[in-house]
Amino acid sequence: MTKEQARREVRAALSVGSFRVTKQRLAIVEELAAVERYATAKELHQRLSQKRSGVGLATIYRTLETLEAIGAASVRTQGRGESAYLFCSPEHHHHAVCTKCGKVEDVPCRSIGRIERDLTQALRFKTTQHRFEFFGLCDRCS
Amino acid sequence: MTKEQARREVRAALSVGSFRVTKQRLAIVEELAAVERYATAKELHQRLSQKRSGVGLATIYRTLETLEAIGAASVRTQGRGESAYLFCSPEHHHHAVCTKCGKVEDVPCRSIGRIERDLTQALRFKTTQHRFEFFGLCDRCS
DNA sequence: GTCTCTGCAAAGGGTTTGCAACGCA
DNA sequence: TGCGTTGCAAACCCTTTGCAGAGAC
Repeated sequence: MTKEQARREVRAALSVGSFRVTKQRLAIVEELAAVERYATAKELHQRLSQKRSGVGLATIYRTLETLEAIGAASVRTQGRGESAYLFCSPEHHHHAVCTKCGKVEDVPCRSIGRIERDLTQALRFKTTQHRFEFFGLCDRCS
Repeated sequence: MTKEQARREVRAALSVGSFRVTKQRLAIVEELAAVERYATAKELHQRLSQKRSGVGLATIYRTLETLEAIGAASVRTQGRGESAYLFCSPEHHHHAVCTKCGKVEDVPCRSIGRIERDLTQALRFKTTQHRFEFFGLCDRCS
């Protein structure tokens, strides 16, 4: 996704709520979209500080929270209680994480029917949601 | 799993490394195995404090870390940066989490062949590991 | 003009660490 | 007896919050 696309997508998503489009939010979104992998608030803060855009750390946290709320970002926790955020589409999908370079690709959700049938029959468990994560090597790293 | 089984399983796992079997560790493991869902360190600390076994919070954190290392516990993060731990077998499997009572059941891993093939072909991504989580209603809650 | 957002610094809270005493093996 | 473990409290560090000024609409 280009920066332009990211910007447009977030503009659209923000305007659904009563959110405002500020230059700080756009800078954060562009940076998050550019890394193509999970990034921490601190990391984004450092990257943005190196450029002209000096966005406060608190603003980054608040923006990431907002992005998550509107479905434009996904969160995970990595060692030492740090949260890492990934820019991604609000559509239902899963992630393929490269264990070498950290790049994350979206995986559309298809055909998990059989697994769900197994679940219902074996455990009598009715699934309403699921989440898959794949780890391995991306095209470039393999 | 009974407390006896949990105790035996952990004894075996600990003795693989140069770990010692202490009454605190056994108390923590029994408690963790008994809850059958994700529990935080603080929660375990409170539960153990109500019984005779007053185990220090730091010890609980250290033990949970050890259990995770030997594959006897799985970790997840829940709101506000808190870690929650689940007692589970070191075999490769997935989890079905009841969204009502929180109970977690193990799901043996079968037949994800097709999804992996899709991944390899569409994204040129070679999976080496995966992790599935299912959310829904368990037998009792549905 | 109004109402949200930002930045700073301080507060908050879960987790880790240092160290002396303890207790498995 | 030796060395890993425990408990306590302090230290850590990521994250959140309060508030006054700035800025989007």
